[in-house]
This record gives sequence, structure tokens and C-alpha cells, in this order.
Amino acid sequence: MERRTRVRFAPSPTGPLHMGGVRTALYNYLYAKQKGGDFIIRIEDTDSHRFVPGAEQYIIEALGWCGIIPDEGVDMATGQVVETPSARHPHAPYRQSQRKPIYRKYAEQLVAAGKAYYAFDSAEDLDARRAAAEAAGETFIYNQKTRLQLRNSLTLPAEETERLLTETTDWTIRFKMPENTVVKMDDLIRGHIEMNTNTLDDKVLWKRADELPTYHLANIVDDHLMEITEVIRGEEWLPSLPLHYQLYEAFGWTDTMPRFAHLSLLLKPVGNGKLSKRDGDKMGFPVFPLRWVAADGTASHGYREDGYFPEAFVNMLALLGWNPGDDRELFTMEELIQAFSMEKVQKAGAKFNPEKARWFNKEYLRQKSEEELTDLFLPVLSKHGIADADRDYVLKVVSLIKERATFVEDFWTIASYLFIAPSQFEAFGVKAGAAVAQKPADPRAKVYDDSLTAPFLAKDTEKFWNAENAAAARETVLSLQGKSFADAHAMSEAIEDYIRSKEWPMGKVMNTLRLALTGSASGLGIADIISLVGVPEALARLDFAGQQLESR
RNA sequence: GCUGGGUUCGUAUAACGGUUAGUACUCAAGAUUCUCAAUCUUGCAAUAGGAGUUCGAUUCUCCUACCCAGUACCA
Repeated sequence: MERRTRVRFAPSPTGPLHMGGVRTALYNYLYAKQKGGDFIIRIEDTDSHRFVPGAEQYIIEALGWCGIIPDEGVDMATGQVVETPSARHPHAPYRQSQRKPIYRKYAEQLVAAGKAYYAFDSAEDLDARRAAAEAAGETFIYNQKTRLQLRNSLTLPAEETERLLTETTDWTIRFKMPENTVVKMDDLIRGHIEMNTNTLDDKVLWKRADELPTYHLANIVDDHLMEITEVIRGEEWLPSLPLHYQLYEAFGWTDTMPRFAHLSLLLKPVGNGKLSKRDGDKMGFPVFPLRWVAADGTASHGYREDGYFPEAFVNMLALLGWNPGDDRELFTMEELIQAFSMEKVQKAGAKFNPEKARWFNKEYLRQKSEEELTDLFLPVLSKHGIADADRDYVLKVVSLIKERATFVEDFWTIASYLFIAPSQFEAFGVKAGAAVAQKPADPRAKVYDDSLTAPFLAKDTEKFWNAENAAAARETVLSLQGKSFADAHAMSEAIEDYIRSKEWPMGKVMNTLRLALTGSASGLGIADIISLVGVPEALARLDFAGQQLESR
């Protein structure tokens, strides 16, 4: 009998979801959608001590931004985790803290079957044993070798166990890991794996103190109850897989046990180790999908706020550890769903490459229509003090600069001179030469040259500006006065013809003009600029540049 | 330490035992242009090391090295 594919993403609300978590959610989503199945969200908040307010909302919002829409568990209309069962959400509640009553009976069931036992050792006692063992160069493990020397229902008289069970609350139910058994497991990504149970410990399944299950119990019970068919999760769970296999067996659920796939971790761009929040802050790239402000007020960057398109972010993430088997790199979500396959998921951890992330964004920006980009650029302009920009004018600007940008925000640094004159740069907070800043801040790349930080006209001036060139530039612009041109190309021809007819040096005159028009040594074609700002404005900028230089 | 997982250019990856080991990003050079971008062309650059199996190993086996994870009443 073929079961309907049902996968779940089960985050713990202990903080913002980071990009590795988003990737796990994405792979789950792609897998489910390809099989025409369900993608379920379940909140694993069984650790009362590590709960972080706002984390759950953050996770849902982040997935929504990425276009990873759950079929079950969260009502996307309200953005809330579903608490009461309905046709669409039959297994509610989807928050484990609200499923508290469910777990105890399963834990007790294992005790009754002799597959688990009550343990009365205090956390302090166990910590002390661990410390003592460590001091002696050994490792303390609660397992088949030590369980008979500890305080539990296996060693205590029945009456004492009964008394402790009713009179105290500091006890747990532990899984009685079978001895010397080779667990044979299969992983969709890694293939066959075997492990001997002697290397495993008796994990706590349920805690009387807060009457909550631990991850292992809650996870198996809920996956079973929610009819999960594939568990796709991070590699950090691989060492727990034999325990989970044993739990399915102990419960007698092996016939419906899900298949497992353990995803490798995302690694930091340089050096070794997994990607962490600190790396992002240090190297200037986000590790979170959305901006996150911690309780202590420290903020972390988010891809959304940093100007990434969600499609680009998702596309980049999908290809970090998976490939379609051919050379394609650009995928819509729909195409990812079609192309995804677990066999093509990489076993090794993938180092995240911020440069490639920017490249993806640039590609997606180029794919967007000029209309759409204009809509996105207008608010940016407004933010920079250009509130009354004419839409048609902005549209023209966008069409000229879209291929030069990685982010919509770049449009401003690239083309601020098309909205304000160099004489206004200071007032608008524009750095002279900023238009050169095509490349983002990457500490490994030497992309900035001195001209960037040089004050307006200081350095560029020496190259182009002198009385002769200034006069020639002015006369060239004057020659355009009163004439109309079909387009910038026609104007360009006129300008070049004029300069040639005077036998002036083309490059020098053009660059002198550019300096006056843009405040820097780089920028769009001269005719493009003049046809946008107009001849009178061009003359005014020429005058201003001249004044600046004479007063030096 | 122990247990498990992993290892192809700097990075992400391709190569159902047989290729001059391919592609993309980055970087460099050239072309183009009024500058800068963009674009186009070219280039730099890898199978961790060692055994074995085989006519032939990136690919299969073993050993070593290195990396990662787990080793909680956290997930």
C-alpha cells in the first residue's frame, strides 16, 4: 500500500531560524511537493528552559518569506500554529508543549513492556558522576554497564520504586537500550549504516519534573501519530538514529517507520566549522533569513532586510548541497520541486559562499522587469530624500542601470547623480565617487580604491580638469542647446561629431564632462546623462565644478 | 578519548571503472567603450596520502591524515 508522502519540519523555538534550518525546511518542502504530499510544521518546544519569545513567529514568517508554505500545522492566513483539530489540520495541536498529555502514556507503555524504566538519580548526582569520570580520564555513560549501579526501578525494591514514584517528582523514564545489538539502518542520502547498541546510552524519554517528553520520545510519537513518511533533518541527528530505530521497534511501529535522510551541515565560508551567527557579523553577510533583534538588543542582519530577493535566497540555498545533475543554476520554486532528488544531495558539508549568494541576487534582479524594479526603487529614493521623483524618469534610469546592480539599494549609489547634482551630494549624504562602488564590502576582496574615499573632485580633477578641457566641455554642451534628439544615441552622435569637428581629444573632453556631471570618474554614457538631466542642468553642473576648482 | 559521518580547482559541484577531469562563482588578462559597469574571449586552479582489487581507478576495499557531528532530565 502506497502511503501519502508526509514530511515535517520541526524546529525548536529557541531562537531565530538560521539559513541552515531554512535549507532543511526547503528540502522537506521540495520533497513533499514533488511527491504531491504534505509539508507539516511542528513546534518542538519541549525544553521549557530554552524558550525564546518571538522565535516561533520568526520561524513562520521566515518560511513564508521564502515561499515555503506549510500544508499543515500553521494557518498561513493568521500565521499561527494551529491549536485545535480541523479537516485541514487533523493532528492539532502542533506545538509539543500543548501535546503534553499524549506522551506520558507512551513512555509508561514502554516501562510496562520492560523496554524502559524509572530512574531516580538527580541531575546533580549524574553531573557529579560525569565530572568524576572525566577527572579519572573516563566517560560516564548511563547504559547497560552502569544502570545496575544507579538508582532506578531496575535496582530498587518494588515498594521503594512505588514510593518514590508517588512521593517525589524528580524522576525520569529512561529507555532501556538493548545490549550488544547491531542496529542496521538506512539513510536516503548516506545509504546503509550500522551501529552497535553498546556504544549508546539509556536516554531520558520523559521527565516527571515538568511532565514533558525529551526530543527523542516526542519526535517518534508525533512522527508516528502524524503519519510522517520521511524524516529529513540535520546531520546532528545521525548519532541518535539507532535510538530512534530502537524506539520504533519497542513501540511495534516498524511497519510504518518513516525513512530517514540526514542532511550535512552548512559550514562557514573560511576555515573550519559550522556556520554561526558570529561569522556573519564578522564577515558581513547575514546568516538569518530575516533580521533578528535579540532580547539584549543586539541585532543580526537578515537576507530580507539586506535586499536579497527571496527567490534568489531560496535558489542559492537549494544549490548548497544539492545539484540537479546538469549545469542549470537558476530555478524557480516550481522548477526546484520538479528537479529535486534526494540522491543528488551531497553527503559532505557545504561551505557557504557569500559571493555566490550575491551573484544569484544579481541574476534575479536582472530578470525582473523595469516596471517592477521601478516600484521597488521608488521607496529607496524616498528614503534618501527624493520623495517626488517622476515615475517615468525613474523608469528610464532603471532601464539604464539595472545591469550594474546587485541589489535595488545599489541603484541609489550608482545613480544618485541622476536625481541630485554633485553640489547637493553632501546634503544628501552621497560620497563623491560612490558610483564606483559596484562591489559590496567583502573583507577578502580589495575592491575599493582611493578614489572612493577621496573628497569630491580632488583626485579625479588632476586627471581631466583644466581650463582647456573645461571650456571645450562647456562649448560641447552648449552646442546641444535648442536641439532635440530622437534618443540618447542620436545625442551621443551629435556630441562626438562636435568634439571631432573641433579636433579636441575625445576622451579628455568626455571625462571632464563626466566629472562635472557625476562628481566622479565613472558613470553612464555622457549622452545618457545629459538626456536625463537636461542641457541647462548640465551647464549648471559644469559651472559648479569650475567654481570648486578655482577656489581650491 | 570513544562512536558515527565526511574528503574532486579558493568555493559550490559534474564525471551509472575507461574524459585532454567538465561547469558556475571568485580572481587575472585581452577585446569593446567617452569612463565605470555590463558583455564577449582567454587564462589560473582539484581527485588528501598510502596500499590493494582490476587490463584500467575520482569512482570499489583497507590503512593513515584531516574535517564535522554526537557523547545532556537541549533540540
